Amino acid sequence: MKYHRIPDETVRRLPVYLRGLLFLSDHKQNISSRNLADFISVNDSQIRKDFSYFGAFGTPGVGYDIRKLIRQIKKMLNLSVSHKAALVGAGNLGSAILAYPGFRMYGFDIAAAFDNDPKKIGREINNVRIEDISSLRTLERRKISLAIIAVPRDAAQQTADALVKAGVKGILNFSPLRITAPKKVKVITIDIAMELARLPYYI
Amino acid sequence: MKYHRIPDETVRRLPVYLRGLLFLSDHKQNISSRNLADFISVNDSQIRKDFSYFGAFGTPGVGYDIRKLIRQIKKMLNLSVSHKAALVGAGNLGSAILAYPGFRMYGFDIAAAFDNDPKKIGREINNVRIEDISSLRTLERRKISLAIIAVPRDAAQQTADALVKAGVKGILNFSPLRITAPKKVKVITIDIAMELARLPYYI
DNA sequence: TCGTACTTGAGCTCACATTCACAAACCGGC
DNA sequence: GCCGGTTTGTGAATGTGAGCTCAAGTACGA
Ligand SMILES: NC(=O)c1ccc[n+]([C@@H]2O[C@H](COP(=O)([O-])OP(=O)(O)OC[C@H]3O[C@@H](n4cnc5c(N)ncnc54)[C@H](O)[C@@H]3O)[C@@H](O)[C@H]2O)c1
Ligand SMILES: NC(=O)c1ccc[n+]([C@@H]2O[C@H](COP(=O)([O-])OP(=O)(O)OC[C@H]3O[C@@H](n4cnc5c(N)ncnc54)[C@H](O)[C@@H]3O)[C@@H](O)[C@H]2O)c1
Repeated sequence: MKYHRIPDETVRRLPVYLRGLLFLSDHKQNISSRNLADFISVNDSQIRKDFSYFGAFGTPGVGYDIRKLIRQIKKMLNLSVSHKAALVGAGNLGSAILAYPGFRMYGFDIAAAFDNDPKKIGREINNVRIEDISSLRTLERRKISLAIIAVPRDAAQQTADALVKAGVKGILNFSPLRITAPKKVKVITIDIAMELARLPYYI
Repeated sequence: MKYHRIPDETVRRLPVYLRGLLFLSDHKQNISSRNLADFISVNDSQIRKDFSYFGAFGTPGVGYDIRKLIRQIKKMLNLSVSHKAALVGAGNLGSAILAYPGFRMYGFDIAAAFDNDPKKIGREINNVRIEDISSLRTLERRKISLAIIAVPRDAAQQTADALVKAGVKGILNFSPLRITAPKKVKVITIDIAMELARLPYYI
């Protein structure tokens, strides 16, 4: 094992591996890169290379210990501990996200939700009470360092600024706007319409 | 101008340029690659190279004619004509997508919605009536060749198969499953939880 | 103990993507 | 018509990732 910076593309694939391995861990104990590759449709040497970035622990002739691998990937992704996240903007998309149980699989807990619409404040979705946006600053005290932005485009930047001020370290942004934030804060943007816009090119 | 295959990475950036340019077209007539680069945070020679793949039409000393550029990018992305899309799965996420007006910007029209839940069939969201999933085969006749999958994971593959059979050529998939489809059908998957899972790595 | 079948880990090569650097093109003013 | 200031378009250089290959490690049965 050598010290390597992990390539971004590998970081992008790690959650894919993790999801597949979590599924497989119910059925098997070991798996070869070849079998895993077939299961999630990637190249097998790609997998071995990715794993090699954070240490070699496969056994030649046998493969990888699935549970050990899961632990290792979680550790690399910093998912060994559960993370709390806050949702800002409990509109159409925000409500869907609040209702979605699939984040638990990776150890996420959407522990708070905020909106600025008095009609929505106080309502509960999936056991999370929607709070007034002015309470954002409680996030630090509540040890919530991730946030999901689902407010309209024009409110996105100011929301991001407020989140940064509240000590948030990572933002998942659904608004179709390039949000600027200090370098120490990581922003990942999912622009759904833009993905759709890519589709006609291929047909 | 020479004949080039357009790299995938460029295709991924074209909608970004398009969005920025649509915004800028309200304010200016021309823009240099440098200014556009600042606006959307990419490298300026990247932009020039990307544009060069589909023909040179900038003016040295002046920059690019924004409206011409928009036309050209739309043409490359096959967005010059408006596209109809169908939504399958009018649950939490699907309803949010149906209600979202932002797809029009790229010329998309969500013209149909399907579900298999009798309670949902017949309801209307944003002037689109939810139809029974068994009517999927009408898509071809209605000239709908794009689809958005927002059904639960376990129904995703069968939904995709049915869509392919109904003549759909491109699929935007929200289920956390790697869908397999014939090569002639392009599938783009957005796995929201997976994007979130990537966030803690960077913090 | 040995042979066979299997699998890892890593070096290597090829392909693709990004960035640099600069000649050539253009504008506007004088 | 020419000059100074800009900006394009593109080859060349650099950076990054994907996939092939194979020596070496392991399991297991004979
Ligand atoms: N719904 C979709 O399918 C979809 C698709 C692509 C992108 N998006 C983007 O996601 C975001 C949300 O979309 P949506 O459909 O849920 O919109 P929405 O209008 O349904 O919800 C927005 C919510 O944000 C709240 N809000 C507005 N300003 C706020 C502020 N300053 N602080 C806190 N809360 C505020 C509103 O009260 C509302 O509840 C938008 O930026 C949209 O562009 C949505
Ligand atoms: N809601 C989110 O924030 C979110 C986040 C990430 C991923 N996803 C994924 O998006 C998909 C939809 O999520 P959701 O939260 O809207 O779920 P949901 O349960 O609210 O909606 C699913 C809808 O699909 C319909 N359906 C089920 N089987 C069907 C079939 N065979 N044919 C047609 N319709 C069928 C159901 O009646 C329901 O209306 C899921 O795959 C989920 O994993 C959702």
